[in-house]
Amino acid sequence: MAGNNKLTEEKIFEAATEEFVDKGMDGARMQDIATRAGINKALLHYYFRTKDHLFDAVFEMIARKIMKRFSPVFDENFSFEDKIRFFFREHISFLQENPKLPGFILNEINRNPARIKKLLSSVDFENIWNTFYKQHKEDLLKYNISKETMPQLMISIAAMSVFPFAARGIIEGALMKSGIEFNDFMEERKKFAAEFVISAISK
Amino acid sequence: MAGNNKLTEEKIFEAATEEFVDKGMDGARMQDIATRAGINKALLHYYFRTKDHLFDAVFEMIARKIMKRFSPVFDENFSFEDKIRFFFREHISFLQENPKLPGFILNEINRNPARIKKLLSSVDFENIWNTFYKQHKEDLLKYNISKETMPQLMISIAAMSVFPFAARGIIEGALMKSGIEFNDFMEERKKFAAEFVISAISK
DNA sequence: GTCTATAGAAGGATAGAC
DNA sequence: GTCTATCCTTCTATAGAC
Repeated sequence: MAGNNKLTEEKIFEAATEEFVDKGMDGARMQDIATRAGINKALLHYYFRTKDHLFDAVFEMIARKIMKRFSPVFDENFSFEDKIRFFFREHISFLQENPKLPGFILNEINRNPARIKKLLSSVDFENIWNTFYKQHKEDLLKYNISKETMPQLMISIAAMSVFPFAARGIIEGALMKSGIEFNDFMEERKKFAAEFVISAISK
Repeated sequence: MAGNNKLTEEKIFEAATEEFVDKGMDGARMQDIATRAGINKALLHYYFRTKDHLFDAVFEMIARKIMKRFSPVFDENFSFEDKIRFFFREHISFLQENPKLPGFILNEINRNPARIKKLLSSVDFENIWNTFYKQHKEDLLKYNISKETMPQLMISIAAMSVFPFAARGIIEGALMKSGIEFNDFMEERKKFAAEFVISAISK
């Protein structure tokens, strides 16, 4: 059947995505992917040849998905401050939908830098920063932010939203003792982080 | 020989620490640990019975080492602002000496929350925050920081120093395109992060 | 395209000599 | 305490029937 083909491949792909994100490349098992997909091991190899191929396909899809979702940040016609608010709202919302992604991505990059490097080489960070810098030159001047401190600022912003998810295992335990739910904490964080950063750069 | 005993066990332990931090629990190989230690596989099991035992011993040692190093932050007689400066200087220096620790710890906690939970249960975060809060009540009042926003603030501080190491694989690539070395970036960050946070809370 | 069966390699763990 | 040899399980990957 023509449609069936596509269906099976997709089922495998989705099952593999779950398994890899859950257990990482090293911990993932082909048998478990097959079980999740409701098929047998041999079919995995029929469609994707090796575990490595399957992993690469999954990782590339995830990377593309993230890029696509956040490209709007760089062409929205917001003020600098509103862009910061927009970013934290959107980014934390995205991570609330995909809470395991940070841990997965950070770990796989550390485990196998070579594999990831070719995926990342297509992303021109220098250009992103430059574009961003040019878009908000007046604002940044007002805030005393030089081109040299842009990396420090951008990485601080990323850290504020990504880190709680990456360190969720510790943070959830720490919050619990104060009677705070992780989800409530992250909901509150959308605003806290934005105002924190804006306040930090407003000398 | 009496002293030889201790020596071998230590060699194994150090080799295991390197291997686990490098490759994680799932990726680590008993054979590779034996090779690093310059002995054979059987001896690993003679001293530590199983891979799980060995991993637990290593992880516990690392956890203890970290706690020990940062307990001074909570009893030093600094002002709130100086404590922030002290923390970033000390914490980032520690991570410069142990750059792979963040990725390792975050990943293992995500992979196996149960295993880690008993180690963390001995750490009373609520108490740490309360102590910290009481120590600096006047400062915090001045800064309009309520007890409720303490978790947001503390986790932001941790994020600022830990995240760059956890995401080093991406950040190093991004910085390179701007001609910045990771080590220089982190050296600069000791001061940037401190002033960033202090500025953020000084409304 | 999908399945069962199995090859073949790798890895954790143990037995037993020294 | 330390080594060699080996067991046994797990896992990726393939062969071959349908």
